Order: sequence, then C-alpha cells, then structure tokens
Amino acid sequence: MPKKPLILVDGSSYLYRAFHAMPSLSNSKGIPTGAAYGVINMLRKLLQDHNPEYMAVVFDAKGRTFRDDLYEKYKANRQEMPKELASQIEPIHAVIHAMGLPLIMIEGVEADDVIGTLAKQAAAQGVYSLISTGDKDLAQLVDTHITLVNTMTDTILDPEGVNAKFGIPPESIIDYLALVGDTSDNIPGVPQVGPKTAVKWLQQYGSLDNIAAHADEIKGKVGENLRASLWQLPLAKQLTTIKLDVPLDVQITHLQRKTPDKDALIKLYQDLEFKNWLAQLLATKTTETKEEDKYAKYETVFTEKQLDEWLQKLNQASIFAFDTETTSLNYIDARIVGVSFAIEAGKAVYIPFGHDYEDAPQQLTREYVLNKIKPLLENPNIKKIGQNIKYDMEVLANHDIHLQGISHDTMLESYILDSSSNNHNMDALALKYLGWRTIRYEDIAGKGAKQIPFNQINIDKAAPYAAEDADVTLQLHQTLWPKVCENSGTKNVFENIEIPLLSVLTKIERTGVLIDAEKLKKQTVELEKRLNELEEQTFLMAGASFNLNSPKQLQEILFTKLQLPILQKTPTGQASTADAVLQELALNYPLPKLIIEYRSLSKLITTYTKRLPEQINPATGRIHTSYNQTGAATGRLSSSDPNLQNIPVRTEEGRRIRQAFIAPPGYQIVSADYSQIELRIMAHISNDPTLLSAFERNLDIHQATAAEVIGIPLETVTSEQRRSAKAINFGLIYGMSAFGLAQQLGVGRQEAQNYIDRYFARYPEVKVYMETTRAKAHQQGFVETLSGRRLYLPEINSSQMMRQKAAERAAINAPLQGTAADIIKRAMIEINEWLTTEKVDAKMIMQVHDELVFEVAENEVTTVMEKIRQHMMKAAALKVPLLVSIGHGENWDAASSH
DNA sequence: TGTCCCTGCAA
DNA sequence: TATTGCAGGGACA
Repeated sequence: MPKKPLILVDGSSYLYRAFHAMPSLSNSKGIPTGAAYGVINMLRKLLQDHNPEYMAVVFDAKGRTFRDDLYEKYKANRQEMPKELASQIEPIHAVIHAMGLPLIMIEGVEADDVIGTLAKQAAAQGVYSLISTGDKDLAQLVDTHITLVNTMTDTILDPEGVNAKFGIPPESIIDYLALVGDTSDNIPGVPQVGPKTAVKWLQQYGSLDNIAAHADEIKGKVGENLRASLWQLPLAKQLTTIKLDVPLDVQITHLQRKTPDKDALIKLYQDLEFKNWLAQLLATKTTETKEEDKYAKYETVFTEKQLDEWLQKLNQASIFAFDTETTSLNYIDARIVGVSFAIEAGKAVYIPFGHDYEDAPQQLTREYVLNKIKPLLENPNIKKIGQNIKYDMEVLANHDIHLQGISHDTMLESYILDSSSNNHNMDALALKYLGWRTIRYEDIAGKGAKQIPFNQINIDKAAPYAAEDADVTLQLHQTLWPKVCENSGTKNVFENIEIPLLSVLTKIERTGVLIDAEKLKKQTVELEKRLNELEEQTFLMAGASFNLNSPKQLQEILFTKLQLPILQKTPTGQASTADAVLQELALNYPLPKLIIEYRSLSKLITTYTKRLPEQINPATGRIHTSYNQTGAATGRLSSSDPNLQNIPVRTEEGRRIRQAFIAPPGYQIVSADYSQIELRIMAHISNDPTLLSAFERNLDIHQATAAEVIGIPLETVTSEQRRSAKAINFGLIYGMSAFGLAQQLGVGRQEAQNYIDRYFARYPEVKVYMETTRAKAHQQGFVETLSGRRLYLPEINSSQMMRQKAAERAAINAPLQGTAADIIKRAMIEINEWLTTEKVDAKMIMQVHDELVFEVAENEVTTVMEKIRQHMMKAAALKVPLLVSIGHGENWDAASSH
C-alpha cells in the first residue's frame, strides 16, 4: 500500500483554465499550444512538489453522462469545445503517457466522479489523497483523508480550509451548490441566492432539507423565490453530487507512476516547441550518456599524415559539412584558427593551426593546412554544407581561398522552412530539430568582458566544440533538406535565390562602401553647435534644465511642470512624447517645436554623422555592413553594423549624409531603383484591369488613383488629392484599416472609410485579392510569394482579435513585399553574374530593398547603367513593365534621380 | 553588463 | 489602430 498520498488530478478543469489563461500561445506552425503548456506546467509542478508514488490524471470522456439522462438541459448552454482546444488534447495525453502517469477516462461519468470514487476507495484503505483541481465543486469530497490543492495558485483546502473559505463544512457543499446553482452547467439554483445567502441559510438551518422545511419562515422576495424553487432542488442536488461508486477496473495499486519515456517526451516537446523544458530534459539526458561516448568519434589533426588521410576521404566525398573557427566575429578582421569537417553523421575532425596561447601544443602551420585544403574548398564538384556559410566564405577569402560548390546552408534551410522564427543559430536549430544540446561558445570561451578569442582557447576544449559544429551542421542538413524538398516552391526559392545570393552578398560586404569621413565630421560640428543652441533655448523656455534625450524627463517637464495636454500614451501607459504628439502640441505651444528639431538633429549626429566615420575599417578604409539573409520574415534582407538601409533621405540635412557616400577617384556612384514595385506586383497578382492599365500607360500612379477615386480627369488632380491617393496606395500594401488611413490623412474615420469604399469600387479586383488572401491565410495558415516563398502566420486564427487582424495585415503585405524581395534578389544574382563574366569595371556596393547601388568606372557609366536597367527589368515577367529609375553622380545623393 | 522601453531612421 | 527592419540613449536590475 502507498505510504505517500495518492495524487488525483482533475485534468479537465485545468485544461479549460489553461486554455483561457493563455489562448494565444502557439508554435511556429500556428498550432495552438497554450492549454498544453498550462496543463503540463501544472503536472510538472505537482511532480516536483510531491514526487508522488501513486497518481492518476483524470479527464472527462467524450459523450453523454448520467447527468444528461437526469436533466436534459444539463450543460445545455455550454458551447462545443473550441477547435484550438480540442486539437491540444491528443498531445496532452501523449505527454502524460510519456511522463509515465496513469491516465483515466471513464465514459458515462465525469472526471469528478472518477476522482471521488478513487479518493473514497483510498480512504477506505487508510490512504490519504490529494486532489489537484481548479474546481470548487470538489470541495464536497474533503475529509480527514482527502485534501484539495489548486496547483496554479498553490492553495490547499482541508476541512478547516473549506470552512474558512466558504463558511460551511465540506458536508454542506452539495447543498450550497444546489442553492447557488451553476450557470456553466446550467443548474438553475434559487434566483437571487448567491454565496452569501446560501451560507447564511446553511449556517442557520444546517441543511438543505431543513431549509426547505422552514421555507415559510423566510421573508421577502428571496423567500418567495425559494418556495417557488423547492420542487427543483432535489434534482439540483443530484446533479451537483459527485458520484462515489463509479464501477472501476483500476485499483489504487494500479496507479503507480512509471519511468518517464524521455525520448518520447523530447519528441513531443520539440513539436510543441517548449524549449525550456526540452533543454532541461536534454541536460539530464546528456549527463546520463557519458561525455567520452559522445565525442569519441571526433578526431583532432596534429600531423601531416593525419591531414592527408582526411583530405583523401574529403576528396572522395560528394558532399561534406565544414566550419571555420576564427579570431574574430568581424568578417573583415577575422583570421582562421582551425577548420572542421564532417562526412558522415557522428564523425568529425578538427584541424587546429592557429591556437597561440602559452604552452599550446605543436600544430601544423596555417600556411601548410590552408594550402592543402584550398583545392578541395575551391573544387566546385564537391558540395559543401555550412551553417551561416557566408561568414566562412568571407574569412576564407581573407586567406585567398574562394569557396566553390556551396550547395547548402542549414541556416538558410531553417529560414526557408520557417521565416518567422527569429532564431536560426546552430544551437537553437540543434535543439529544435535534433534534440541536441550543443556545446555553446560561451561554455569554452566565457562570456561578456571575460570572453577570450578562439586562438586563446585550449585545443582540448576547442576540438570537441569545433568538430561538433561540423557534425551538427551535417546532421541538421540531413534533417532539414528533406523538409525543404517537400514543397517545390520552397525548394525553388532556396536553390535559385537564396544559395546563389550568398556569393553576391559576400562580395558586396567585402567590397564595402567608401565614406567621406571629413565631410561627416564637419557636419557633426555644425549640427552640434545648433544642438547646443536648441538646448539652451529649451531650458530657458522650460524654466529648468534636464536631459533632452530622456523621454521620461521630457514627459515630466511637458505634462507635469508645464501642464500640456496628454494626447497619446505609449503601450506601457506613459505619456508619449513621440514626434506626432509634439507636432500637434507645437500648434499651440512653442516648446515642442524646439524639441522636435533637437530630436531630429540628435538622431542624425549620434546614429549617422558621428557614428559612421567610426565604423570605417582601418584595413580597407571602407565601411562593411552585414546583410542578414534570415532577418526579415517576408524575404527581405536586413542590414546591420552599421545598418545601411536606413540612411536619411527625407530632409536636406539628412541628404547631406548621403552626400558623404562617395565613389573613389575615377569612379561614379550609380543608383538604380524599382519604381512602385509593390504596387506593380499588386496589379499583377490581382489582375485588376484599371490598375494594370495605369501601369501599362506609365501614368503617375498616385495621380491616376486620385483621378479614378474622385472621378475627375487626370490633369485636374491637385497635389493635395495626389497626396491622399498616395496614402491609400501605401495603405493598401500594408493591409490598412479605415482608422489607420484616417490617422495618416488627418481626416475623420468615416471620411477615410468612404475613400476606401470608393477605391474598392474603382479597383474591384484589388478587393478580391485582399479577401481571397485573407481567406487563404486562415485556411492554410501561410501565404506565398510568386516564387513560392512561404510565410507562416501562427496567429491568423488567434482567439484574440487584435492578433488575428495583425496577422491578416501581414498576410496581405507579405506576398507583395516578399515578391519584391525575390525579384531584386534575382536581379542581384543576374547582375553579379554579368559583372563577373564580362569583367566589368563596376561593383555592387549596397542593396536597400528596392534599390541597388554600384561603384562604376567613369568611362563605363552610360553602358553599365543601361545593362543594369535591363537586368533589373527582366528579373521577373509580370503583366506590367518593371520600371527602373537610374542615375549616377559623385555621391549617393547625386546618383539618386530625385 | 545586460535588458527593456521609447524614439526615429529607411523601404 | 498601416508592413518590414536596426539602433541609440536612458533607466534599471
């Protein structure tokens, strides 16, 4: 017989509670997981707190119960279980099984009845029970042997606890429930009798029967209600009474916990994407398997003979994974310290040659190893797999090795499968797809200020880490590649866009951009002078000095000290001091105007004029950005360190910064951008005749839109009307609402709605596109670009309307933004191909979403510009021409045709 | 030192 | 309560 208490879990009550507590949680594929998370979390806590020997998790079975037979309206107003909840039941049951916990469902009764029966059976044998539930109805079961615990709130109810909480003993709970009723179960109770009255009566009369016997004594409307309800109280009592004699096959002794099936749990947590629990599980698993077993098949190469043996194997392989270890994360400064290779899963080699810490063992020299592996890495017929292989290509290029045969990058494989994931690093992928907890860089190099570069790391520590990188990369590829191939669109984008783009980006990044640092420094001095003036004026006007860069202090001055009206709050409830707010306040007060100017100048200085010169690499004299190929869910690139995709352009002072992006002597900057590419894609996809025709006739699209919507001739459109039309055209791309458009235009909601209605009346096929895209997204859970790039929308069927609407807007935007991204990426690949094979004296130096920037030899500018235009135009065949505007000049600003 | 918040730059 | 990004400074743990 059990010594510890028997734990009985009311699974169904937690299921509903968890579902409503976190309805929006879902995994990256949009499968809801909130209820599963809640229930499993509760179970884990229970196991941790009590470590029970005997336990059962009880759920309601499907179908009718005896209560439905007693009372036909029982639970009549309860809605059917939501789809998002129903779909989680199976995984929850699977997890419970994998945890080794007995799971019970009995048809014809509810979970409560099973729990009651088991608890009473246990009590009869002298065994204590702890019932874990969120449902107060079970309080009727509490006695000397039975206690309730709410695992979510950590409250425990024993007989005294019930008395303290309800004011009545457990024996009275049934009577109490019958009096009060239960709307969710559709048990009526006595009208106007709530917890207070029911307790008062029970304290006075002792029981429901005695209350009924004295019903005449109770005065007033409540007394009348009681007398009118008397007939139904016996039934109510029957319904609320938990059955204690359910025929069960199981004995208490059958409820012993079994050993958890860790592999099954790992698989389930992977699917549900419960990363923390997964990591914990793997951590315990790793300590179980001996370290030396895991890394036994990794080799470290110290001799020429060893190297030759590996080279022979690698040269015979058709495909292998490899990784470089370097002195720095900066791809320009990085020097290679060692390389690792893997040809078959589980086996890998690390070849160190640059570890130079004190007492480092004798290694082969860098020159020797690199010379040996160069032909292998440059052989296009031997395919290579990497993780973020762009980085490896760049550092290899630093040593004059030009990687060929790049066929796969596991980071890109992960991205193409799920672009909305924000983490495609190897450790995360290994955990997600292989259930493998890798050695982290921090584990061997330390973190923060104490981190040491790879060349300082002991080879004994570095070798398993480095070899594992190659091994994991290979195994990830083996897992991910079949998934990529499942869908032809996904495979197409991977093979024809993302992989070929790698070499292009490598080249752009390594080339870098030339900056006129002196010009920027001069501008900094000028701007700082003006900034100081503004600061002085502000303090004078505000009557106090404060930190203008601090929104918190500024808010204090504006809204507390000076009592300006609060027009808008930030998402966290603070009074907003954002530009739009200050603009409006500036109409009535002088101070906000100064702050607006201060802010814009401060931004220009700190982010651009001061910062950019600091980011010039001393070795090359140029700025080298990083393009992140997996940064944007829609398929766009992103740029960082520094971000060259948000250089100012809208103001004169901002354009001075672009003037500092210059060409070297004998060269010119050429800038080419797609004109209205997203609207053109919209015309193509929607097939709207009016929109198509406007582009075919090469009209000013905003002017044409204004003419259509207002119903006036093209030439009579005013600039104000054009501005409104431009706002609606942009809004379309973003899946706008009437509210958003109203805000943008500064008009009323109704007026904005009228404007939208008129737009859709003139462009009916655009409306159809919007509606079918929304419907498709809801139905399949993802949207696609013209090339077949997918974007999953996990929240498209969220029960929170806000989230659902946001997902719908993303669904409308993604095919447009994503197709544009696909097109310019194709253009980059074609242009790079042409520049290389024709040995043109021109270099691609930047990409800014719909714009490509080049450095071109002066004497070739005209011909090169024409070629670039041709390549960009034919990067996609749409029903409308892809117009490219192109210009050249001494600097980026001058080259932009504005 | 790391993280969140607010703000603002681009397409 | 319009899409996608990156980054700086302040505030705070």
